[in-house]
Amino acid sequence: MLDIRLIRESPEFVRERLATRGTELAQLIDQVLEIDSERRRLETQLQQLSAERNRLSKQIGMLRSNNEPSSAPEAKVRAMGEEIAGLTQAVAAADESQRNLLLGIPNLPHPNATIGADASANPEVRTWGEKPVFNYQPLDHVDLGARLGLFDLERAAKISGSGFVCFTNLGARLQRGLIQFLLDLHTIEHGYVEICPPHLVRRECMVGTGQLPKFEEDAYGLEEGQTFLIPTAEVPLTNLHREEILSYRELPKYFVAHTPCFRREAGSAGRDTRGIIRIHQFDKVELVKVTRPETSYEELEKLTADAENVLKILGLHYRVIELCTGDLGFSMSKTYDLEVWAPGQGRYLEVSSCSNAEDFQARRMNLKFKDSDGKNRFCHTLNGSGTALARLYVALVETCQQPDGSILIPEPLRDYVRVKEIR
RNA sequence: GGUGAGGUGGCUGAGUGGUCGAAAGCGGCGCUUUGCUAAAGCGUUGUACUCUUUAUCGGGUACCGAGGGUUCGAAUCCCUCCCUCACCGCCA
Repeated sequence: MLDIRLIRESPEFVRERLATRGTELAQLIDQVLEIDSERRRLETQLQQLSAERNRLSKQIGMLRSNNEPSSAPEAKVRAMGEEIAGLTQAVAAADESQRNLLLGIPNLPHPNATIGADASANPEVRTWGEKPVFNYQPLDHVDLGARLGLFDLERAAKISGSGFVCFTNLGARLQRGLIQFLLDLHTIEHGYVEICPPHLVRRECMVGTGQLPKFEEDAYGLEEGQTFLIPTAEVPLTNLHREEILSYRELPKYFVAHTPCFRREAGSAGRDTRGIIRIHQFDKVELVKVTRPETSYEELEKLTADAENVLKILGLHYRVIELCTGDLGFSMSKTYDLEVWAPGQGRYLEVSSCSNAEDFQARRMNLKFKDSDGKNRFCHTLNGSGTALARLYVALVETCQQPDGSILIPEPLRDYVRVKEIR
């Protein structure tokens, strides 16, 4: 949520920055401003009336305790009642529509962000490693998986529908080993606190991180939309301290969690239909940071490096791209995507998205900290996949395949998978 | 799912219709005293919004789990919901 004061005081600035996202938002800003001034007009009026009523009520109390007649001020207050009730309602209505409008406005892109319309304008920041060379046509994960019995897509479809996977045997163990490896890496080496959060969250948490109210069709809702299956652990982790005032001494906070992620993929039917690249339920190890505003961009670089470290240790070639203004997610000011090379696909797969939401989410969830000068300020929140399992899995088996169709488990994973090869 | 108890400021905890944003204590902050520490005394100490202001200061409104109701007036009375605790039932 943007700060209404910023919009009020610098509407041009806000309009320009939002325009770089490429969607038409200027009109929304006009609407917010209109409601804001109306809201304040009503509120001022209400407050003046309330002050008058309080003054009279106090007088009535004093008159009564002195056994003096109080019917005159009582009549006055009674006469005010209806107007106050009406104004109270009007203010509440204006408040609500202002908030609803604000909840639908995306975050401002970082001032240094590359201006661009879509993903094709995303600049490459760096690459690591090189595409592995095969002297044969590498198999993709679907063929490898079928050959080695790593997962069963047909039976998953039978029990759950299309877009689900059922890992089997060593394929399941590889998945479990990867999870363990990732959690160990981020807790022991990178200093994150491990959290095992609920996978079902209240509606307001989804609003807090920005999935709602705009993108309800992407989420699995239960109990008439009051709770939701999490689309990412970003939701429970970032909301952990919602409606709290932390001490500046506690910041930054680092959280890591492994959870399944549930997504309807409403807008992407027909895309990535083969294999496990885009499915309705996948596992992910997620990193979340809550920081002071002064350090959040520094922390974003560190968080991205922590995610990159996963791919480095596993020896997977990847590139880091920065999302341009038109490709930036709703809640984010700046995002780096990590894309890992998948030889069987012949393309890069997004396995991590590392973002700084600045105070956008904190404002929605009322997450503050008390600074050293005693002032309450909104925290900055960051998150990044560390990493998405299904796609990491794809890149790993496709990269580590051998000519005979077996998979050589990378050295750092062997203690977790307990085999050297899957054949 | 059932029954009972309860949710008040950073914490403990008073307050059962009026002058209560809320006693008292603890904690925090400031000052004084003091060789240091400790202790004591005095003062101060919530959040949001809004008006005024360059800003501070200041004025006002709201907030005693949330929402609604009764009333001239609600922390206090009534209703609904949420949450916590205890016990019972069912179940991993």
